Amino acid sequence: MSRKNQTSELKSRVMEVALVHFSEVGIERTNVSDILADAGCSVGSLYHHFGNKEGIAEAVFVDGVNQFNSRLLAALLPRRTASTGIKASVTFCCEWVTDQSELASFLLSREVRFSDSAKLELRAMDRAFGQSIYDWFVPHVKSGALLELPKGMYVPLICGPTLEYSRLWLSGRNSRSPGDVASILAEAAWQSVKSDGEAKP
Amino acid sequence: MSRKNQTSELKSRVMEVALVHFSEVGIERTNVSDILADAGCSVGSLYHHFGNKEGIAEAVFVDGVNQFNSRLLAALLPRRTASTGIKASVTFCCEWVTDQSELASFLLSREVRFSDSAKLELRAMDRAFGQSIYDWFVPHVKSGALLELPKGMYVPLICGPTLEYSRLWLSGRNSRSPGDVASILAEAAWQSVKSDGEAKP
DNA sequence: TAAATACTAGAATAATGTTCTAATTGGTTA
DNA sequence: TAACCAATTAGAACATTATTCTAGTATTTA
Repeated sequence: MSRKNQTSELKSRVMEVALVHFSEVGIERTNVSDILADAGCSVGSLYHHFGNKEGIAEAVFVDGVNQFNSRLLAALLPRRTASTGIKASVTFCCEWVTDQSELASFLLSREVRFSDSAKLELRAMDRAFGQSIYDWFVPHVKSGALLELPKGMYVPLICGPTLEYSRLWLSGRNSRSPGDVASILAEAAWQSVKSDGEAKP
Repeated sequence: MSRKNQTSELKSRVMEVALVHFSEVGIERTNVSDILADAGCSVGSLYHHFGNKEGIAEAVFVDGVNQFNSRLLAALLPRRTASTGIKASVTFCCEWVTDQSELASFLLSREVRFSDSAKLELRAMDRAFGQSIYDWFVPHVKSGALLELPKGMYVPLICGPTLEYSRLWLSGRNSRSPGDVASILAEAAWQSVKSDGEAKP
């Protein structure tokens, strides 16, 4: 096998193993030595590739966010109406969390403290993602289907309840999975951003 | 000064100092020795009172949740209509986060890994809090003012967007504080749980 | 083939959370 | 008041564990 392949295989093996430990007991309580043993990796290699323990967590996080973002866009962008787009996004989100509960748990835990470089990378990803979302939204706001709101509010309004419900479910405090209640969450999200509701008092 | 007072003063000094460090760099990266120095506390005392570093974090967390819960109930319970109750809760939440951003940041970070005993304590608090909320809700659901939903869904629907927005603001990604957008969040929360909206398709 | 580069290895080190024993203090009881 | 006891304080010693460092090995490139 070529070195490139060998290396990237080692890296993903480490990340995979690390995710299991991180989501189980958190970053602080997982020992580097456990990751090394489970991934069959030497100290030197690990620090060569990831810098330090946080570096592993950052890599796993960035990877997870990238996967989530691209799949969400794939669910949203093809939709032609405001209502179907919003509901498809929320539904996708519920299914993703239910499906990939380990990764979701890690991403939602917000345990990672990012280095400056990781912050920059995430910020850039976030900006690009936000722009795609925004571009999809604009026509629906212009047409009057969606409320006109400050730019930073659509995501919290639409995803907030789902993410909060997911956190509760992941921590074992709700028995019904997000997938099970997706339709309720989707409908509620739609109600909160659709236009032509009752006028404010 | 009596020993009791001296002790409780030391404990709250430690917790205060610890919160500053925790919210700044996270639990893992704050050194016990820094807390000791800033609080003027010896190793022995600290471990006598808190058991270990996580114990400090747990104490700060439980304290914060208690404060938040009781104040939220004080904002909600006196309201007589569904609409004013929901909106008052959301508004309170926004103001609390804006006001106590350090504590809010710590509570929302979900960085703490609780010991079994802390889990029990939190679970009990949560149960009592949830029950009070639930008791307030029941009549409004019965009267048809609020949607009838699974028990665990009201909190995510009502608070989710606010908490999510707060996280974004606390991490510096939105310039307008939750307090500034409270009315939007309050209105959206109301729209998502009020009854007699459009029928589901 | 030679040189450079990327990677691996693991012993040694350093940082830091926690334990332990001894001393002290404040409150309680005889 | 004096003696005693429990709660608390102190900080040196310890243990754990992340990280560094030096040396060596493989792979690519010129």
